[in-house]
Amino acid sequence: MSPRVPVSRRERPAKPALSREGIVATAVAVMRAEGLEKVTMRRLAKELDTGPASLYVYVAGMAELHAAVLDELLGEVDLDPAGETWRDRLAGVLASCTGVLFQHPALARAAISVRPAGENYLALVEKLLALLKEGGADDRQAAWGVDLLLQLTTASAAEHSTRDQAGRTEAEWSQVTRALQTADARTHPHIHALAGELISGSPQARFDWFVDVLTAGILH
Amino acid sequence: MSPRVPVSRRERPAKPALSREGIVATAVAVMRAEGLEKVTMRRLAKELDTGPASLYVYVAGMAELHAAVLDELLGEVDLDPAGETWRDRLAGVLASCTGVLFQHPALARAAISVRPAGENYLALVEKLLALLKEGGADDRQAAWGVDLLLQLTTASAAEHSTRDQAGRTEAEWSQVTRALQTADARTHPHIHALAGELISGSPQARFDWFVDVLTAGILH
DNA sequence: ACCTGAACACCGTTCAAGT
DNA sequence: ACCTGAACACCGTTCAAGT
Repeated sequence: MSPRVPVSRRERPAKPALSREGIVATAVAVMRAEGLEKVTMRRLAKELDTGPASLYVYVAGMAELHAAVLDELLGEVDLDPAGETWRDRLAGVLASCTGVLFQHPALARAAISVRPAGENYLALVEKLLALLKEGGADDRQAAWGVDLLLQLTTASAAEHSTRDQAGRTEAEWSQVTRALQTADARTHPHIHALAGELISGSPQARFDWFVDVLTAGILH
Repeated sequence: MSPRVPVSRRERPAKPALSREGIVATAVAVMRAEGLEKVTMRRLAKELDTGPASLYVYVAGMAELHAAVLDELLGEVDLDPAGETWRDRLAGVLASCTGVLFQHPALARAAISVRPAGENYLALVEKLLALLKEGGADDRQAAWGVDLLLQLTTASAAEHSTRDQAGRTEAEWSQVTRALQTADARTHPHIHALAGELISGSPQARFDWFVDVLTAGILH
């Protein structure tokens, strides 16, 4: 009545064996297609034709999976951009970094509390250290400077995350700008006076300025 | 059979009328007691003795509620710390800011993509603008500098968010440090050479250094 | 020994139906 | 007109029970 499925039946769909790599690859694919918020254990399990519990054999949990996805994406960062000076090349690497993260802002938000430990992350750190060293930074300036630069890069990408995707977030944004622009001149004189500059500049322009400020500051 | 509840019955529990303020206050209380992750619409509704749908009459959604809670907490920031120079006082304000955010790291993470628009946030921005102006910054340096400083403050607090609370996150952290410490000297010479500095310093020490770098950089 | 179905304990948000 | 019960469409993680 319920005969065993013949081997030939099992051969065709060729359900691939589960593996950490396969799970991460599926996660990346789903993220590219529908965004990080669709990358859930249950969705991944469905995609891989199994139950959510099975995934826990290969990944420790959601946080570790996010870290793995992030490291995968860092592979897209251009570590050798054109540029005469070390400063130009540093700016180029970071710009490439924001380019990747701006495309997946939800991942940038996750990246703030989850440092990846993969190959691509290490390669990025190595490159940034080399560039700061080339610029004359001492050991501490280089090491802590990389931390500072990456923290700011991630934060900048994450900040504009909700901006783009959600619909009414534009209204929410103009709520802040309106608060700044309509600030009382008596109680908030500086906000009133600098309202223009407070909302000026594209995200990219601001980020470029940030990087300039940081490189100048890191080397005293 | 089902007679109306007499007035005397209704008087004692004195179920307070719903209001935006009451909801935010309850949210703050629950966060202080059990952390932001327990601040859910359903939990708040239970706390206020109603259904979750009722909350949507007063708040637009979870994001807006987070922003309101954050603004409430920013009221605890010390805007007039002791300090001889504007630089000391700026460092003091930001230290007070991280103090508040480090106590509620989950909120710091939320704060990255949700700018509040409340009174306390405006007061903080006003103060930071005033201090940078006092230090001789021009309009753009002051305005964008405040953005930079707040972005870094939030990111720093958020970064160490998972560190403290979760149990096994310490293991996760040492996973990154191990990756840095055991990096191959041939493929990652700079990481290998600077391994010590890459993991040196307390979060507080690093943050202080960050603020120094930023203030120096903002003023060229 | 390895894998996983089903359950546990939740979510945010919406909307039809009540008062 | 105002409010909300119940439903919709999901979550991450665990563990007992199967193969």
